[in-house]
Amino acid sequence: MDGQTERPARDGEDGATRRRLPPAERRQQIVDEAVRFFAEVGLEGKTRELARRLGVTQSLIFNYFATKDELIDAVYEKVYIGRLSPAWPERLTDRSVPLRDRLLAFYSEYSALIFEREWMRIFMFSGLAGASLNRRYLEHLGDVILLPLLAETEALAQTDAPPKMEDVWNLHGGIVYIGIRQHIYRMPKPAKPQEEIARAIDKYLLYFGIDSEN
Amino acid sequence: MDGQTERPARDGEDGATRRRLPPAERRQQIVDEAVRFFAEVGLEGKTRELARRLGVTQSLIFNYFATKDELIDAVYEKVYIGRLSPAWPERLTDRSVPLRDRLLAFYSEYSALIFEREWMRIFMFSGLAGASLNRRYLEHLGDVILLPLLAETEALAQTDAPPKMEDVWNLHGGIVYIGIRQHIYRMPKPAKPQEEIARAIDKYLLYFGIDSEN
DNA sequence: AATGTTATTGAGCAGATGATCTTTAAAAGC
DNA sequence: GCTTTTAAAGATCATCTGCTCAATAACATT
Repeated sequence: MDGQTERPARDGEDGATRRRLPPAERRQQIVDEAVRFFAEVGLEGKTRELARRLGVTQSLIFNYFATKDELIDAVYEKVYIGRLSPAWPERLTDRSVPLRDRLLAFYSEYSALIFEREWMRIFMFSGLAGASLNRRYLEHLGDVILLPLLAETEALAQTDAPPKMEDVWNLHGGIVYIGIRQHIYRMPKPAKPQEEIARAIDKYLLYFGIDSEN
Repeated sequence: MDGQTERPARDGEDGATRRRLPPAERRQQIVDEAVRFFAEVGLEGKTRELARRLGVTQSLIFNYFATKDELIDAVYEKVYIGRLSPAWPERLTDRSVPLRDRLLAFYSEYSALIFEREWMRIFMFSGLAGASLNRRYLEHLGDVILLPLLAETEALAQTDAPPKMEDVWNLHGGIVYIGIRQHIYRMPKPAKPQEEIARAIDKYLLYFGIDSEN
């Protein structure tokens, strides 16, 4: 009768739900909930409240993480990891594809990854806290995405005034700001974010006289 | 000898510097330091640390503010107030001036007001905390600045596709992002922010085929 | 079914934290 | 110079918070 569906499943009640998970699984469960929790309330969220949400004692958390900082590092790692795919630099510089299409593809995929409440908020919290991972991420983004993007723009620009790194940051910032409005300020989500991204890209390309066929 | 320059001025030492200010003055001194303090460490900064920075006992703070939340409200008020001058809506819609000039004037003045570490960070902290003042500010900004800006753009746009509110937000976001990079992420300040703002505005106007004379 | 392993609990500690209240002393009035 | 007023300090409280550790009980092995 209860071969697979173990445990009385007495939900809502505390303490009775389930116990004794394999350590790796429990650890992951804690990190997953911590991501949600800290994203919501900030990195100063209390471990007791996190334990309550997990339906677990507070001391259990310290069985898996020596300190709260260590837990926060695990949260950072989980959230930051894989956010910048290593395939993009190459795809962004593939000149057999029109730049507009490359930009559309990149920001379509990238926005799907970052327009996510948990990422947006933890990124902002960690940025405000001056976390080194945050700085490294932005440096990496600049080096590996935006700088190549500048080079691609330069190669195609029809204007006498050359594109500058600030122009790329402006394009990037205008797009990221969509997510900031939605997840940090909790303003309503635009009806068609992809369309707004496309318009931002077209504004950028038009400014440098780059045709959509190039 | 010490007619005006009262007090031994034994600086650096604690407790001896000065005492018994007029209440209004002391209150303001506390709020001023609290703005700096909370902007730096976040709204969860401890009252004891704030008191230490003020060279004053912690209990004194509670002589002027019943609760910490009340102090934070005072900080919000001080920081949010006067950030959106009531003169702008009128100036932004003055069609005797070219739209480009109006935009340049607005964002020149506005950026001078908001590209300020204290404002930027407290705005972000309060936004993350879901403070109602933050939401109201953004609503107000939308109604009183961006919406009129949309109307002005519509009136001059030469394109068949009409300008959308999202375009104005994109312009705004791209500019604000300069300040976010600088003060939230602590990245280096652009060499000439005003120039970058001008370029952002020109990208915007060009996209709608609006000439700089109009 | 009995046993051993160890994930989880429960009780608790030391220091921090917002807030209170009594005491002290700086400045104003006389 | 003495008194009065009240800003500020000092001591302290109740609760919270990260963290520890010994006791318990869930699951695997036999």
